[in-house]
Amino acid sequence: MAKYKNNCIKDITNILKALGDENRVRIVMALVDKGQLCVCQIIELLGLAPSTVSKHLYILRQANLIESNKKGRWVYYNLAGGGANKSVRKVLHWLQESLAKDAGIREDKKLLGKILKEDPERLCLKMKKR
Amino acid sequence: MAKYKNNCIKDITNILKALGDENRVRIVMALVDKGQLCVCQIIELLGLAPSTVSKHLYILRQANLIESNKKGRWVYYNLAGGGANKSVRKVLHWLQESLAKDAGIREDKKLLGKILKEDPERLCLKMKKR
DNA sequence: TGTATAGTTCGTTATATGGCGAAGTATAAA
DNA sequence: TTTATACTTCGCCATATAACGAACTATACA
Repeated sequence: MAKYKNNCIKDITNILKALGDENRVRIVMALVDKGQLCVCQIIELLGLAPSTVSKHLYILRQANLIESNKKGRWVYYNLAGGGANKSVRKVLHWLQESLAKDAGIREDKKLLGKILKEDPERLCLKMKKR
Repeated sequence: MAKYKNNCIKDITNILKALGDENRVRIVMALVDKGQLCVCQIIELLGLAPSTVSKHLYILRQANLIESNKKGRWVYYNLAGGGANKSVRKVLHWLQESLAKDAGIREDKKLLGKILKEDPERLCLKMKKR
């Protein structure tokens, strides 16, 4: 399973680089809020091209901050769970605490509420039109 | 004094970007270890050009992670102290915890021990030769 | 089958970043 | 007041990164 070697500076800076981007932080905070989101919902939230969002998700995954699971045509992402190492869990907690009152993140939460109410089929079609 | 407004995502990503570089993390960890260092000692530790180190220090200072105070010709840097906001203090603590056992950081500590024993005058002359 | 859809990967472009040396600034020493 | 020293700022270059659209992959549905 997970390899429990010591954190090295490379891993740590990788985590920090992954989180050093506003859009990726928004993704992480959306997952903190909703637990799990499919890619098209994240695309809708950020208003970026699918390929761009996919790359952001890849970077977060490389840093072990998030995980994905595929269900049919949809891919769902969630925060790294119990398997995540201590540093990852702690930095996610730090982010959460630091941005709890952030105005932009609050707006994202509201927007996410609307997005989750929408029909997923229609949502993905909307994405297609970009 | 310090303005106590809410953290915004901009500030937070700024902190994360500042720490998303190995050399800057090494600087921070050196300051964790020794409390205070002058620029020429940091230059010696990293083995980079003075101008490069100066820029790294500037970036860390912009993110409110470190502070400087000038004494004569020498400029000393230390970690942001009591004036630092909660997020900064916490992320510094996280870094410290995450890298406590890192091999490279341990090497830096040893090297720093030697650097601090050296005559500061001679150290800065050595720097000049680069 | 074949066609549509949800994501990903690839190639390109514009901008950001890390590195350096040269020039500039401020303090100390001669 | 001149010279040296300890940094910093500036201008440059090479590489990294974020964004996009086009092409590709995998699954579902007709």
